[in-house]
Amino acid sequence: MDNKIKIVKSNKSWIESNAVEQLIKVTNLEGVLKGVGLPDLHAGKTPAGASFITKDIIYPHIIGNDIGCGMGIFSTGIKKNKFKLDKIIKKLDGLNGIENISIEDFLEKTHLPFKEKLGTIGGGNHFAELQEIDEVYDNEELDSISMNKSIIYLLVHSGSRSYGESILRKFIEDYSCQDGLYIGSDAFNKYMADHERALEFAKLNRELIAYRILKAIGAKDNQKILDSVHNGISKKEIDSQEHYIHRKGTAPSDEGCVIVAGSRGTKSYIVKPYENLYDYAFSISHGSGRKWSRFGCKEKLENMYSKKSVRQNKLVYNLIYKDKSVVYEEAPEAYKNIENVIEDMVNENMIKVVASLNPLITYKV
DNA sequence: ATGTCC
Repeated sequence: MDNKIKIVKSNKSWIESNAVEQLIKVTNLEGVLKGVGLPDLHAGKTPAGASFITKDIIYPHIIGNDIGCGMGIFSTGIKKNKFKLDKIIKKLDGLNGIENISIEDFLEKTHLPFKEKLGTIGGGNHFAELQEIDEVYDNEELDSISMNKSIIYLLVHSGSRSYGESILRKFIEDYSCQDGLYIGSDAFNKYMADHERALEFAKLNRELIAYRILKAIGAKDNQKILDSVHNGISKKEIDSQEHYIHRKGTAPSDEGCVIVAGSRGTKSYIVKPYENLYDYAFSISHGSGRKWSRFGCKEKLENMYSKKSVRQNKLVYNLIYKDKSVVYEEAPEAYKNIENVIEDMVNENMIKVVASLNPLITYKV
């Protein structure tokens, strides 16, 4: 295999051949210097769990529609021993959707388009989840990001909703952007300006989702601890030259601590990436990646378990949802093993583990 | 992924 391509995996982590083929195809596009598949690599329209370094050109289609998608972690200020699980579930379940909590004051201040989508989680793998710290592996790092074992935290995974979608669609129609945009061209400048606003939208979206949930549960605090984008393009100076890192479902390794999310039935991890990971396109896994495609999840799970146990498996968690299909499509079994993903990255000297978190309540649409 | 597709 070409040394332009790297796949991070051990014998334990299985990667479908289709995803590897997609990784090779994208890496062979003009101007791509490096293509990296992380342990959660899986197939999509373009490979997910993959990063690419380019020079002189960018490819919007690698990023796809959800420009700016990422994860934010917020402090609830609620002490673990004061957290009444049943009461919080009732509060969230009784809302009939977090959209009922007004964010008018915030919306008045913003000039972003698709305002009506701000503060909404969206579908697919997006969620908000209350978590408790399970194990601390590095007290010093945990302190440095102001996290505390006795506090309950909120993890929000969402993106730019219809706004990012509209940007991608416009570029496919107007610029045939599958062919890439040359640095400095009008199309490039326009895309990067839109991309920047989509990042702003997605970040604000995560903050407003957190505001709504924290308000709903009567949280005392609303402090953002970490926020990282795992779908986007960032400029990076490498050897005094301008390069572009394309991340599709991968978190940055050069912005400090990152949350690596498990599925709703497994732990999540706070990790600290090591610096200068050029060989890994300055990226780490953002989560545990799909093992099963959405199609067929329901049948597989119904063959494995009773209906009741589909909802209540593995760790103690509680799921609040509107659409029944998420129970199957986002089941922990449909995802790769997060511990293997973490272990693979530790073995490659990409990260050190700071802490693990257990899911308490998962909120989905 | 998406007020999508049925």
